[in-house]
Amino acid sequence: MTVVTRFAPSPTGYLHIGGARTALFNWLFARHHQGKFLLRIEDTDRKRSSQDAVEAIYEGLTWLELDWDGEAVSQFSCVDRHRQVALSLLEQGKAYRCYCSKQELTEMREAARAAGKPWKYDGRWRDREPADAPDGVEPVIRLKAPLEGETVITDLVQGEVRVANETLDDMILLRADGTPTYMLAVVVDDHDMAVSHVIRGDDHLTNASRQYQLYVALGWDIPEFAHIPLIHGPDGAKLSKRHGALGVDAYRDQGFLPAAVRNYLLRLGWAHGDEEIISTAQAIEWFNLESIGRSASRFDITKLTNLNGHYIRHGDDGELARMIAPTIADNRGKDLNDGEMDLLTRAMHGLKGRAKNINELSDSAQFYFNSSPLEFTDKARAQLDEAGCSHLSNLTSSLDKLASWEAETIEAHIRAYGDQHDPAIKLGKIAQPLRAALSGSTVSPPIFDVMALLGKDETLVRIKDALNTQA
RNA sequence: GGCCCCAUCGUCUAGUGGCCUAGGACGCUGGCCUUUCACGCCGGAAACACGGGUUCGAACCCCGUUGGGGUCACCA
Repeated sequence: MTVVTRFAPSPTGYLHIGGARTALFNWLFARHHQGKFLLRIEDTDRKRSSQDAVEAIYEGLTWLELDWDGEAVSQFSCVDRHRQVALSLLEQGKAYRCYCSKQELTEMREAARAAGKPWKYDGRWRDREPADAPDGVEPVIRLKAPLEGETVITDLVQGEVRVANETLDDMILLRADGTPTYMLAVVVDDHDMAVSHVIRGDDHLTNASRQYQLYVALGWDIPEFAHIPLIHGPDGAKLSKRHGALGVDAYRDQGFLPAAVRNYLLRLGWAHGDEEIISTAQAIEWFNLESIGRSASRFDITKLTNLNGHYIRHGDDGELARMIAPTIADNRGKDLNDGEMDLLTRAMHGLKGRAKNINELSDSAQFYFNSSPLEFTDKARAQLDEAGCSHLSNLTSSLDKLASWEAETIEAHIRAYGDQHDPAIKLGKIAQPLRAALSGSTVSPPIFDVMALLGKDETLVRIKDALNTQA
């Protein structure tokens, strides 16, 4: 049997981090089994669906590099099929028309609540003659669900889940306006799309029992279910907008790398021994449903940040440079030419170990491309005091005469200058003013590397400009 | 409230009856490295919710309690 999974978000908002993990797990499982990973947009509720949200879902998945097989399916495009299925159930006597109005239902619900009783549709139209139908009420079609017995689902993550059938009511299949409900649509589509494993959030667990009964009524094979625990916010409740958990695009904007997000999401609820850093190839090889935990986990941005730092530190210099080049060009108002692109790439080595996200990386690279005189931070200016400037001016002429402009020779030269000036001097006394003059700040990659990268001319220009600014 | 699910350091987790005086990671923290900041390295504090069973033996199995969560729409 080929494995077919699907990610079926409703386009009512952006792709949330929880949805992203569901998509990841489905994708991983399909790829592990060399099966298919399908995408279906659950847009049967026309009022709540929007094309913007559909686009956001595509973009989010694309950014996460989770590719789906074939075209994304719009559930709404299958309405005729859904309706036909509902009608066939009606013909077979496995479903019936219910003429309760929405208002009637609301009243029943409120009465039940007032009486402190659990609410459940009482099936009053289950066996009633259509002739009794009141005028002016368009009926809904409900499933004639079993009244007794037990529905048992063997969930691949949660294990055996038993629900007494008497607690399940006759769910609506077709609304009064003839459109299918989610319950009908998922079952029909999952069947038609030959989905073998339904991997989705735990919040669907109670739906599974009802859907099970629909499969039975239809005489269809029941797919495997795997309900994965939800992701909670720091307060322990289901992650939602109020936790500030926006779309995955927000994480992109905050400078997170898709690989880091995937790695983090994978480890949230799934583990392979003590492995923490897991490449996507490795994840595909290792991923399984059995190792998914059964309890909910909290979203921890700090750990994601740490992982992101790891992926940046180990990232490819060229790729990182390409990622931040547009921002740097924007900030200085001019695109980077080939030489500058090369400089940026070579600068990555010293920069990437210091950044936790892409935005920090581009901020930290910016100084290489700002034109002198630089703007100085307060701390940098403090380094350019009398003593600092005196070292800088002493250095300018001798630096100019250096035959070779490599980090090592520059360092040797400056250390020699320091020893000569004062054998007890700390290198920092000279390095910090240099750093301030060259980068505008007190934090940068090793300063001799910076000088080498900047080149002799630019280095001397920046030092002189710094001296002039302070004069 | 009914139904359902869950329960190991603050957080993510390893652990499937003896290998556990419970391991890893993030965070916190002491130190080392060091031209700054990071990285890296070494060390530390920090958990089996509680109560009963079962067993020679329980973090692991069973029951209960407590706590947390999910779900109860002509939304998905």
